[in-house]
Amino acid sequence: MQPTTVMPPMDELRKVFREAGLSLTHQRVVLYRAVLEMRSHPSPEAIYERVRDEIPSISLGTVYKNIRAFMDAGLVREVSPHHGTLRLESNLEEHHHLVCTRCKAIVDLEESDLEPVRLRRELPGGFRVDRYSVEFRGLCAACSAKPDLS
Amino acid sequence: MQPTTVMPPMDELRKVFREAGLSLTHQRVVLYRAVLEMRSHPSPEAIYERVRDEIPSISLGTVYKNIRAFMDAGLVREVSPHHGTLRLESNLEEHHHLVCTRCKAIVDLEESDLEPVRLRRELPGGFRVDRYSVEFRGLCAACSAKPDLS
DNA sequence: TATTAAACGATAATTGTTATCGAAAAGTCA
DNA sequence: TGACTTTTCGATAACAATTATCGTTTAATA
Repeated sequence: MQPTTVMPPMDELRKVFREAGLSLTHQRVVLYRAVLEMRSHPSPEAIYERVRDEIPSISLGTVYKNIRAFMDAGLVREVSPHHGTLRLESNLEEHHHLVCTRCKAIVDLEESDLEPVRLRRELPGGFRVDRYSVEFRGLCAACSAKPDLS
Repeated sequence: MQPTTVMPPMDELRKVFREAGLSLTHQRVVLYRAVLEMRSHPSPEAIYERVRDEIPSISLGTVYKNIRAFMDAGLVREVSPHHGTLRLESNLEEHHHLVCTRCKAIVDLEESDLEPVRLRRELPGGFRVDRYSVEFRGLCAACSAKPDLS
């Protein structure tokens, strides 16, 4: 199991930040390295806790601002497209989702719309799967017609 | 395209609620029907807006309380297991997730751990897929060892 | 129909996140 | 390197989503 992300040396970091249009600050370097090292898909709070070991005076606001900057620059991604608010479904059958990352629309795909998903190896030790679903992300017809106003 | 959930008549609803241990109130009936009818995976706010047509005096708190009751009873589900807080990942390769619904841990599966996902039919009109990933939900080893204290 | 238990609406409290602003640090260029 | 401009930082206020509290109303039970 090799690391999926190798820790970049300082001069590489300088380049990454420059290309992302981010000026290079101590806080940013420490934050970025922390996120690369943490394999646990951390929350802002978890990153904050971790980074405080190195920069005790850092503020949670700075963590949020830089996370946002990293996401905007494509250096990191957020795991769930609908983390902001609870979304409910009453379809209790096995099914899959088509998610528009712009307008957050969610459309069901029936289980039979897909060939069954097949694992090539064992799952990591002891994990007990209840169910699985496939999430297709992209832009719905309406959103991909509109220009990107971000 | 047939409805995935058929609107239950009143006596059926009475049974559903009874089996779920939920007493039958007007608000609850209207809320439950609204969620079944809304195919859009609605947020609490969206349900609130919708239900206010029928019960203008309903409070948002009641919506939240009953959503929670429905979820606990297994009548509806929440779409994302990590909606409460932002979770980041720095692995920008295609990959999949193993998610523990108890402790919210997320573990990556490499793309090569799975046979490629294959669609059996066209996606609904005009949706443009950027990427997809498979989410396996269940309990991690640690959580499935512990008793359920809920 | 009286009694008891549960749910309701109003509102306060909490939590996760973004915005504001003066001070400090980084970028730029002579 | 030093002077100047721009960006970021930390502190704090504001905001949004969600949960808790509590007195009143409604449903369950018999």
